[in-house]
Amino acid sequence: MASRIGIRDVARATGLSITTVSHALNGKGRVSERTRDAVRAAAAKLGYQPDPVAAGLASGRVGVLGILVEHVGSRNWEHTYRPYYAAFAAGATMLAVERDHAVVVLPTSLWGKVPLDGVIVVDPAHGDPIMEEFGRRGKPVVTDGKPLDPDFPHVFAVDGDSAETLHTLLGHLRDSGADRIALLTGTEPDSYTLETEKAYRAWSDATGNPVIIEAPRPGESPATAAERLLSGPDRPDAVHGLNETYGDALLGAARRLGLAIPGDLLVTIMCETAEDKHWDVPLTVLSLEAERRGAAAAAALIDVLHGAEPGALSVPTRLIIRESTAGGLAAGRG
Amino acid sequence: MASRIGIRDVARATGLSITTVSHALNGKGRVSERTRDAVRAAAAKLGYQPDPVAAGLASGRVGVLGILVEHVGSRNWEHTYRPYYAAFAAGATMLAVERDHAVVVLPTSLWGKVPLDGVIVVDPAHGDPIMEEFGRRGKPVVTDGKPLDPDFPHVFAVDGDSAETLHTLLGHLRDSGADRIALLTGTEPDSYTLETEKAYRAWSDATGNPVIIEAPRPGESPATAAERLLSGPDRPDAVHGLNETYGDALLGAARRLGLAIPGDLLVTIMCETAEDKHWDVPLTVLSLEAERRGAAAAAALIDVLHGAEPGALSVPTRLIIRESTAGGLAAGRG
DNA sequence: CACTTTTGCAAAAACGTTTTGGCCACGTCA
DNA sequence: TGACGTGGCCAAAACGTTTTTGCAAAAGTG
Repeated sequence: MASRIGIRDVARATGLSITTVSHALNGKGRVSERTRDAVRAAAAKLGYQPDPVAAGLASGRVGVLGILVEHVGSRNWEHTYRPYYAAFAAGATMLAVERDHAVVVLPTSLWGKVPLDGVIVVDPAHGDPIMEEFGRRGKPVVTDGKPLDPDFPHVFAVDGDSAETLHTLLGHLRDSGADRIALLTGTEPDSYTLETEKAYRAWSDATGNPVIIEAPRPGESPATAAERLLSGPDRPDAVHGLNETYGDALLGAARRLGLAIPGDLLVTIMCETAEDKHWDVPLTVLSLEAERRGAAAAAALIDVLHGAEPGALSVPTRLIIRESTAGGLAAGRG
Repeated sequence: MASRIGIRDVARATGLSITTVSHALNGKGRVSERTRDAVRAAAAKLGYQPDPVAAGLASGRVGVLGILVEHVGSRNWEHTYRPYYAAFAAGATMLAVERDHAVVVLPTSLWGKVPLDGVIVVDPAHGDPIMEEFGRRGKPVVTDGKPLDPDFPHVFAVDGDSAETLHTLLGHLRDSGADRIALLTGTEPDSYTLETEKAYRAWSDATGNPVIIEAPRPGESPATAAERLLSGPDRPDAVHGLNETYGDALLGAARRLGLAIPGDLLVTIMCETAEDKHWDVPLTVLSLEAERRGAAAAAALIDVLHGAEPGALSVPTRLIIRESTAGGLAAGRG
């Protein structure tokens, strides 16, 4: 019955113009303190809240950031991307909320249909039309991952140093006594997989470590691949797995083959959920710090929206050394 | 330079009015097929996409649903609410996207500031002002959990049958040989905790099971509470834990006390992440089906927005029987 | 006292769509 | 032939704010 209360109602109630009401409530124009209080009181009494859509149209800002996820629905989204992405989104959301912005998760099918001030693209593809389109609309974009080729002035990127940290990790394995360090990787040619492989090869070339790369063959499970990797005569004495899935696979295979961790085999993985997971053996992990990256991306986006230069765009990767490598290999292995 | 392309530009390019362009693109008014095609072609060539905010203001719909989370930041959000909530949000998001809606996650501080068509309230409090406020704005609300006292015509609720299923679960424990079935519960008086306790008491009264309820005392950890529960002379032979945290606590305590599961003790919990977790023993779980509830809530909300009656509002709770109870107790205990 | 500057407020112009109401031309039917 | 529907289009009115511009009156300045 009582239809929606608008700014007009507040204006009428106070005997002022809607201009003054808007100014008073937003702290914008020149309004006397007396008047401001009166407006606030009236607005409170009437239960007035500005319509966000109308305010958005007029001001050009709706207070919503989008997170665009590329890989949703791809074959191994569930195990490979989702943990990283969920942590990233959580970090972005929490920071955004602190700074009075909401976050909406978007599949590619929906951008453009939803009111947004700017967008975070999680695994940006080269030549993605969204970059140009958002540029045309004057809306900033932050990507999670390396910057893209056409150097748009409104596109910023947060990034880490996963290659360097992977080198540190491999060095740690070598220091712990391993001299046949393998990589158990995935089958999708996404950017993180490729980068990891590249960094592994580079480090191996530089240090004389034999290059042992295993991956599931078509139709094969990670568990089978892990078992193959660990059952040869010249089996590796340390393995880095690309993600949680391969962590499970490696632990299972080691158990079945009677290999003790870390006595017979060192195991490490890349993983964002180290704290939540209950592994048989606490695993040494390489964390991309997804949550912090999400927060950094959101912070950068909000900075740009406020006309400031974006703050820290680099989030260091973190190495968490735990039981699966901490003790080092048992001495004197054959 | 080339400023944003608006509907006017399309109108100018085709020599038509903006009315006709709008009608043609939205399939609304009476427009000849020739004209419609011409408009579509011009729009595509110019790369025109309607501004979602302006469209939202004019049409009253922005294609965004909110999920309002009450408990964020409360003391045991992380372990108790987050798993349930994350699954709920994922389910809601996926369904919403299928039906061309985005989902935005909101803390209570932000509702009203964000453009929304409707909202899902996850653990509704009695007398929450949001119900009334959204009603005043003509926006529908769906709650996850039992309906609220004032019967608003625009408020719908999805619900389950957790009490019934808990009874089934307790029956299963008894059938597996347990005759001292305990409940390890939490300290927060939220609705799920209270309901679980009530259902447990009711079942115990009805079946003659002794009422054994344990909970962490102030400042105490779940692990300690579990250990106390399991170490008395008249210890229970089966325990139902309120959530994942208590699952961890029970398994740890059992291990320390040398109790075999399920040989000496049956363990069950309420849990939404049964598939992801790696327990020492696969646990029999009561799942509230958070993901499906999220989907049901989103579907109902979208139905109402389209002027239809909401579809299925009830999502059955699911009982997943696994190793921690499947074998039954070892015969001839104490 | 003549003058600028500041203060407090309001009228009106955006913002970019969707929607409403209407106009005209062209048939159809009695 | 006149009344009446109907298909195709358009002008203008929403939608509910924010922002720009303007204009008196009050306050400061020499």
